[in-house]
Amino acid sequence: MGITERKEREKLEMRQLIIKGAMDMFLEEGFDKTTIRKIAQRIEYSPATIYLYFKNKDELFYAVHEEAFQIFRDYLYHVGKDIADPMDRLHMMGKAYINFAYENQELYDLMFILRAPMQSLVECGTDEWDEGHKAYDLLKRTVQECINNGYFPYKDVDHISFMIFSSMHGMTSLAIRERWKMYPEEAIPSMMEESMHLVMDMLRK
Amino acid sequence: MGITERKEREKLEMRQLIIKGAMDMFLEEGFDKTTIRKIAQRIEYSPATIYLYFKNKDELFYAVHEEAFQIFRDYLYHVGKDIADPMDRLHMMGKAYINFAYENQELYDLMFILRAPMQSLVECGTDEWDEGHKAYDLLKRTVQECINNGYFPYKDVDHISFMIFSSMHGMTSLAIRERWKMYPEEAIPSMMEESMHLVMDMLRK
DNA sequence: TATTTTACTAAACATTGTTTAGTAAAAATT
DNA sequence: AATTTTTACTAAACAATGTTTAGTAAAATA
Repeated sequence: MGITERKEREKLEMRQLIIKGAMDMFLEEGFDKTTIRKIAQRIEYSPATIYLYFKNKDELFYAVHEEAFQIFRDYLYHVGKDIADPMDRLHMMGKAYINFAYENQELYDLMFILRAPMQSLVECGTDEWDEGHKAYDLLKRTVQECINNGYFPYKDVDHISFMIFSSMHGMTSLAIRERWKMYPEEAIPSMMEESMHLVMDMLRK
Repeated sequence: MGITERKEREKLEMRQLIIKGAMDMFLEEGFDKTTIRKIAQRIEYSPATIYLYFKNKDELFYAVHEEAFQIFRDYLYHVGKDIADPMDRLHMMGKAYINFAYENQELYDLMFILRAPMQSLVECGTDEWDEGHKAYDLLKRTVQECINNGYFPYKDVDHISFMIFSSMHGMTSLAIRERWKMYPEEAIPSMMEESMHLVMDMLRK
């Protein structure tokens, strides 16, 4: 039956249209100012229509958060894929991580700080955060390679990955939420980079 | 003139009453559910009264955030004050930091994650985050002592402090905002503690 | 052609933060 | 002591939000 197929396709396209509208508004104006009403207006539908495609705002923002992760992982993978030495790769990916977070603060916020997407997971009953797992696995695999190549005096891939992720996220999220007022704003990017070097240097034997 | 003095005192007491109401509500129900109306109801005044003592919600939350920092700094200072060796002190303070964040998630969120208090700083024209400076100085002084005692192979007190604060905040804020779904929830506290040990161990020669 | 289903919307609802206009009591002034 | 001014407060309104309800015109099916 061709009609049901077309309808299903249209349903997905409509979902995508809403997600794109939300994402654009998000990038232009940030989370607080991205309202259901304004998204609806931008795509020229009524606010109620959005609720035919998403259970609530959290679920819509979960979908946007998935898109953001796609971009993020592609970027990190692209940066690392041609670097043979795992330590060099880890280093470059760390640099890229900081860079991505600083240049795409709204996206990063949505991915790692805002409650909305995780709230949606809870509401759906699922507790599996697929995007988080995939990104973290990319880190863990690289760390494991470094361990295998004998770069670290430590062997526990989980503790090392946990620590690396934490320090990267700490730096960037403190910057995004404006908690680095102890340093002049211009100094923050270089402080983050130096701090990242410090972590990488400390990790080696 | 005794009347003006009494009035000034009453003004301060009223402010304190509002702050306490907000803090209690905050601790019981979290940020999202702490509304001006409910705070007003709790202290048995009208919502409009709150606006006679605070410019807006951000400013009220800045005041609550100051109280939180008071508690936080007292706790950290108390933990460290009797430990002579700066490295041991740093270690214990790290442990206390994680503990405080995990046991007082709403307060920690207000201090280091929520936009509201920093927003208030911006609106007031000031860009000096007094509470942040004081807490960070406590860390820096301890790090400086460690450097002086030759515990670290690194000398830059700012880079080291930046890195330590980042990794502690990274762990705790990812936990609070539910981004550690790669590990079972029961494992998070021990992962944070182990990760903190790792940082402390790495820092040493 | 008649009926059912689909895709959509206008309007309403309940909650927010915040402002405005007014009032009774307290303080100052005469 | 009487009058005026100031203070401390509030009821009610406003504007913006997420979300739901009741209804409608078009499309699909019978």
